[in-house]
Amino acid sequence: MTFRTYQGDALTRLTELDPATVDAVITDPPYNSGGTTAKERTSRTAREKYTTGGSKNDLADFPGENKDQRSYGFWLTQLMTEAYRVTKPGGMALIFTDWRQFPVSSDALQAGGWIWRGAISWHKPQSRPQKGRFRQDCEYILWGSKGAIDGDRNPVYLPGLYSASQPAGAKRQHITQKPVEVMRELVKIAPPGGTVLDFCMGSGSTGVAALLEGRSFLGIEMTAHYRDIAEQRLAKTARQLADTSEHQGAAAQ
Amino acid sequence: MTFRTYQGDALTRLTELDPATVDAVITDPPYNSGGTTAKERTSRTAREKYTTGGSKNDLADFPGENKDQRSYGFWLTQLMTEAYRVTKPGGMALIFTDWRQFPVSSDALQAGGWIWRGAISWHKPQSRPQKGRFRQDCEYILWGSKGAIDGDRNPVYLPGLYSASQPAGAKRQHITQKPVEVMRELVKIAPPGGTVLDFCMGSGSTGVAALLEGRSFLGIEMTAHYRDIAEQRLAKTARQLADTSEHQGAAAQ
DNA sequence: CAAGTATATGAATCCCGCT
DNA sequence: GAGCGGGATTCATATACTT
Repeated sequence: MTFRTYQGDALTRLTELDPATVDAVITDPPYNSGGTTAKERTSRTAREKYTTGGSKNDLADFPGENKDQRSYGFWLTQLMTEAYRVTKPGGMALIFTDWRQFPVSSDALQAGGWIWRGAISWHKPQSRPQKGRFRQDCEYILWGSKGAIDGDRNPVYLPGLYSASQPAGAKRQHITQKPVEVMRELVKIAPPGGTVLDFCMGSGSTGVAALLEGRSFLGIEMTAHYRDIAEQRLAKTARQLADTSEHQGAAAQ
Repeated sequence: MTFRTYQGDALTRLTELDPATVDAVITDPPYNSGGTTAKERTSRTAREKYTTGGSKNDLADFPGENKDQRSYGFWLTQLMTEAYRVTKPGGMALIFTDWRQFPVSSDALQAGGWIWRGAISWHKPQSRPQKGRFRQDCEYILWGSKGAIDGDRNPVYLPGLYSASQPAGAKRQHITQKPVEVMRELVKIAPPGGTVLDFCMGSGSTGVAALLEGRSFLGIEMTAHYRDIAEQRLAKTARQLADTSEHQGAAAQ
């Protein structure tokens, strides 16, 4: 399985890709959420919004957390429209979102041409409790298809709920990093040997999961910092897979 | 703890209630989902949509499953507006929805004057797997408040994910009946001794849960059939609670 | 090495004081 | 009076560390 990553603006890089070459688009855009006022949402950086006061980690910030909800919908629609173009007929799209952006994300998915098929819940057991309230302990993954789904092309049966904590400590490279064990399940929506695209790659968990599950990967990331981290993680994963298959080959002889 | 049920149109009955008397509105409106086209959704009855072809159950149909999405949002907004009026400041609203109606339900909640606060996932473990797809095994509960929340008034810490199967067999009295164990957790968002309102009562699971958790209940149901069932379930629950407390009183002497 | 203990933190939210 | 920003709050969980 192969991988390739690009650094740059997601929309620009997407327009350079060939049409109908991707089996599944799986992406986790900046949510532009958090905060009670528009000012709080749009003027603070991701780190200021999403990292607890007093926490000691030293993770790099990420850009793109400056949009109000209308603008977020507009931006995501453009991306999903281009993503639709580069996807094969019958291909899939998965978009991470929190509860606030669930409605606008469903709009963007459908405005981009996709048929909205459902929502997946990702449960985070380690979330913050709050007095007199329900926890915000789920994020959501909206999914859709480019036209009809041929169940026989990729006859998997996937759950609609996953429970896993964010990577912590030294394993954590990004503020909003997704657990690889969840991503490994999600990438199975692309057929084995197929290609997965993530145009908001971050530290590359989607790509690592794709390689581990025998899918190829295309990644786009705006910041050079995270693109470098993703390249390293992907290269390391590819090396480990090559070693394993060599050993298996040797053992089989 | 007391209960009272009304039979009739939800909006009409709501307008007859006194303002600022309810602590939490918890309701499960007919989703008007199911089917990929408007025609499929609005031309079949609830029974035809939500029970498997040829299944032998004998549950009564329910009305209200004839609206397209725009009309559903309009209808729900009117109800949530009236519900807002009858709720105390700082009171809560919980609306069940499926993934399709999640966006329009969030609109109706906010259009009714409520501050949208989050989404709760209800996971149904025994949902149907589908080839080449993710399961649709979660429903959602959108929740909001009438103005600011005073955590000290009801200092509970509630989870944002529940897992439970729909009642089955003889215990099932309504096509879309909710499990009482889930409802018992949800009603805790009203303070002990407070009042819970359900204007789409169905067979009364919300009310049963409210009584079991020491909250009073107001229920509105359109069909006389289900209102009767709810009355019987509520009366039985109240009797059981009275028996238990008598025994406890006798044992204490 | 297993079991028990200590510590850090979360895609958050709100209060309160200041401008 | 509205807007802004700093800092406290809360506990289940993962991890590190100790016994």
